[in-house]
Amino acid sequence: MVGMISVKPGLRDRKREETRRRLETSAVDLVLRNGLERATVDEISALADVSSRTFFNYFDTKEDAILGIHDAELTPDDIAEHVRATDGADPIESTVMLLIGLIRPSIQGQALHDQRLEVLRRYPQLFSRHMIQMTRMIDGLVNATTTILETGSAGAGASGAGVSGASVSRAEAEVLLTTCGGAVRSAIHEWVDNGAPEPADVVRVRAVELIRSLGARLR
Amino acid sequence: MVGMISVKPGLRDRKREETRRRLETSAVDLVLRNGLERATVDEISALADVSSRTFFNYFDTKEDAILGIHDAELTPDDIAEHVRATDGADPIESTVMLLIGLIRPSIQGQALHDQRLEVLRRYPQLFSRHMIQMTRMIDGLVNATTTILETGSAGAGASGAGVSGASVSRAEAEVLLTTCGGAVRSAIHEWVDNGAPEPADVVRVRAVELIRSLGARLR
DNA sequence: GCGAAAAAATGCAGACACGGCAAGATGGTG
DNA sequence: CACCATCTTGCCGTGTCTGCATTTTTTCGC
Repeated sequence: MVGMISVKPGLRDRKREETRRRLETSAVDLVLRNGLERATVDEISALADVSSRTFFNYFDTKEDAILGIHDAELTPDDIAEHVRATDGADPIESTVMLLIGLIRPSIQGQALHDQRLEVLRRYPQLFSRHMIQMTRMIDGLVNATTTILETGSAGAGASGAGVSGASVSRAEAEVLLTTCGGAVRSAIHEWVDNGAPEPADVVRVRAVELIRSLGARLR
Repeated sequence: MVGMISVKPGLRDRKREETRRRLETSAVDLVLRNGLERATVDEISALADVSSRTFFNYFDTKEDAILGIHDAELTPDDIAEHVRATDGADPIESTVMLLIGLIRPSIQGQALHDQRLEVLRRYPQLFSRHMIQMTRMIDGLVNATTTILETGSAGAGASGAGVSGASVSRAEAEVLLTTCGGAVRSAIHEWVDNGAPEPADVVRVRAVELIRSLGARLR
C-alpha cells in the first residue's frame, strides 16, 4: 500500500486527490484567518466547494484536515517493504525514517508548507495530535512487527527495523519506538520553531542525534 | 499543591470529593454495563445524581471521568518539592515516580480499581488518553524545569529530576521524559494485561527496567 | 445563630462535531 | 450505451461541550 499504486491515477482518483487538497488548504487558510476555534467544518467545506457531509468522507476530525493526516494504516507488508528498502542501514535511522514518512504529509504539503508551519507555530496543541498519531502508528508497528517475526513474512531481512532480534519483548519494542517517535516529535518542534529549511533531512538527522544523546545519557 | 492540602478538608471539599468520586464510579459502571459508546454524559450524571451541566464542572471530557483524570497541573514548586523529597535517589527512578504519581489516580482508585482495569482492558484506545496526559505533563515538566534552572528556585537540589545539568537542551529533556513516559505507559499496559497485583511498585520497577534495557540497546 | 459573601449546582439555549441513511450524480468498463 | 461501483449530498439525529443567568448551598464574620 505504499509504493504500488502507480499504474495509472485515473480521473476519479485525481479528482479525489484534488478535493482532499482543497479541503486541506481551506482548513489551513481558515485557521490562519479566523483562528483555530472559529474555523468550523462547515466553513472549510464551503470554501472547498463540497458539502460538510463530504468532509467526513475524507477526514475523521477537523484537526486531521488541518494537519493533512490520511490515517495511514501500517500493514505488515509495509514494514517488510520498508525493511527491504532500507536494508543495511542503521536500525535507528531506519526506524526514524519510517516514522517521519508517516507524518511527512503533514509537514511537507508543498504549497501548504509555510502556512501549515505557521499553524503549528500558532497552535502548538496540534503537536499532541501528532503524538496520538505517532502512538497509533507505534501500536501498528509493534503488531506488524510481531506478525512478521511470527510468520517470517519479511524473509531474511527481518532484522532491520530497529525492533530486530527475537529477544525483544513487546514492551521493550514499544519503549524503543516511543523514544524514536518522541525524538521525531521534538526534532519537528525545533525545526518548526526555526525557519524550517530543508524538511526531512534536517529532522531525520536531528532526531537520530537526539536518540544517540539519550543513549549516552542513560549510562 | 501536592502534599500540602491536609489542614482540614471542610464540608465543602468533602462533598466535592464525594461528587467527583460518584461521577467516576458512575462513568466506569456505565461503560462496563453499556459499552464505551453508549455511555453518555447524561446517563453518567443522572446516575451520580447531578445535572449533566455539573459534570463539566468536574471533568473536561467524558474520558477524563472514566479514567479519573483531574488535569493535574504541574508547577515549578511541585517539581522542586518532588526533587527535595527524592533527593539522593536515582534520577531515572525519581522521574518515573513523578510521572506515575501524576496518573496514579487513574489506576489506583481504590474500589474502582478492578473495574477501571477492566475498562482499560476492554477499550485500549483509552491508553492514548494516558499518552496525551503524559505529553501534557511532559510539556509542563520541561517548562517547569526550565524555570527552575533559570531562577534556581529549587535551591541546591535542582540536580535530581532526571533533567539535571545545565547542558541539556529542551529537546533532549523532552526526549528523555518522553522515554520515561513511554516506559511507564508500557509498564502499566503490561500490568493491566496481567492481573495487576500491587500497583505502583510493580509498575515503577518494570518501567525503570525498560528504560535501562533501552539504554543498553542504544549502544 | 444570622446575614452577607463566596462557591457551587442547575436550567436553558445553542454551537459544533460526527454518523446513518437513501437518493442522486459521475467516472470506469465491457 | 448501459451497467456497476463509487462518491456526493441533503436530511436529520445524537452527543459533547460552552456561556450565561438563576438558584441553592457552604462558609465566615459578627
